Amino acid sequence: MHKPPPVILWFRSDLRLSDHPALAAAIASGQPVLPVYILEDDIPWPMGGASRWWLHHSLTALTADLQQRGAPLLLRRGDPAEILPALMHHTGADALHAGQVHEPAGRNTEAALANRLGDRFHLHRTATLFNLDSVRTKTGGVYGVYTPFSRACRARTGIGEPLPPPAEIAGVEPPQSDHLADWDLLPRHPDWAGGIRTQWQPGESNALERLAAFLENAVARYKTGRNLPGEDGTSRLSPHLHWGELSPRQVWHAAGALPPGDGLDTFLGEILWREFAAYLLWHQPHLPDQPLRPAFANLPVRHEASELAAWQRGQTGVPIVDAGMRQLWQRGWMHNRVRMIAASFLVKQLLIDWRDGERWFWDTLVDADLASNAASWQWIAGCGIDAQPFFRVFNPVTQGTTWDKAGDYVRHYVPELAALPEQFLHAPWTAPAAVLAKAGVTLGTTYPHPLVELGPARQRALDAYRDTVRKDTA
DNA sequence: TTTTGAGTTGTTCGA
DNA sequence: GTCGAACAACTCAAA
Repeated sequence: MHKPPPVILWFRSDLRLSDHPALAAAIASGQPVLPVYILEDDIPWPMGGASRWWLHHSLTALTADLQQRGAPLLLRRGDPAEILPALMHHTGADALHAGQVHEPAGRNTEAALANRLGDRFHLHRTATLFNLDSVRTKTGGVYGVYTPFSRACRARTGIGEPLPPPAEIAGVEPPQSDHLADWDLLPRHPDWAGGIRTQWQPGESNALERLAAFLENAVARYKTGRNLPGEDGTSRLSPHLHWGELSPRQVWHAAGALPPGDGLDTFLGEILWREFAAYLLWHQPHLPDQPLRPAFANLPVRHEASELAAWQRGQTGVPIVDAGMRQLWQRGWMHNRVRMIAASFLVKQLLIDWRDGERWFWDTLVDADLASNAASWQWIAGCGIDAQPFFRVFNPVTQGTTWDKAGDYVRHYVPELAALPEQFLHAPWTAPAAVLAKAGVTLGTTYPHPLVELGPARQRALDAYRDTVRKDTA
């Protein structure tokens, strides 16, 4: 009896079994399926530490889910453009199915594979709602502003029903696989992931549970709740979406089944922001490395390593900023509102290059996503494509008192200030000596003096930005 | 082609 | 305490 040749299913940013068009196509071929994941090290923007932690656990979950259905996951390390053709040759596989990505390095790999494999290579859309090439202005241009982009997306129909997960997958006896443990993705010496473990459960089943819990409990309050860092008002779906443990289509579909409302609408807008970031990276591959507005290459940024280090460690002396940066370091995640405040502080108040912040977030976030991270940093720095008034400088004290009024968030992550009364918590340098003493705070000893005076630093940023823009138009 | 309205997330100042 | 205006000028997207 002649055995049919296998097909290879290459898992990339889509570590799931449900709503996986590439997997579905591989199964639909009627041939045995060999699932593969390839760890790539030698690329620009190699995975950061928090991402590696997540990947380890996500692959563990995927391995178990695949094993249960009869198709063990093969692990390899290196350049997919070399490994996959060799694997096809070795196993006799006659087709390769994979999800398409929007990162430049991944696209180069796709081009190399297409070159080698021709029509044996099949790409499917697994990571975005839409074909990123197909969203166009009336005149066929590329959107550069979020709102019209989002309107165009919302006006579209045909997002379609998510695909169910396969009940079983006809596998093959896989070639020798790498051992996940040998990839050394988990931190040791020291194991800094303790705080991450308490917060996050990677894997498809956990992702689906998180989605269901969010839609049931929090989405109705999302419009306001998402801005309060002391509360659990965000979806916390970002890492699951980044790794593709669930698809944006599954999210869109599940949300669409709910009664309409402000919260739901705001949430869908966030899903479209994710889409917009992917879209920008697709059309502007330099997004992570170069300001989209060329004039900003001339912004006189300050190269102050000690200030950057203080920001990274949560020792700027500005409580809401430090709380955010410590949350990031401890938990691998920062609340979105605080990301804006902390990022704005770095690029405006400290006038440090946005790419320094981008790199730090890239290394420390479990949801580190090349497109979203780059687009968001460019947005906050004012050099992105979605033009903002350059005088929009977040005041961390105002922001703190607005969004963390009672101070729960700051008290949690900056415990050395916990005993300060509400009215001074977000600006301890304004507290009378007696109040500081009573709270056990000694500025410069138990907690730093602020790195900069907010007022003059704001003015410095405004001047620098104004000069940069004017020189551009002059 | 030209025109027009609008642009995620803000802050400060002065009435 | 609250509210509206000012903060610049540009670019985008559609009419």
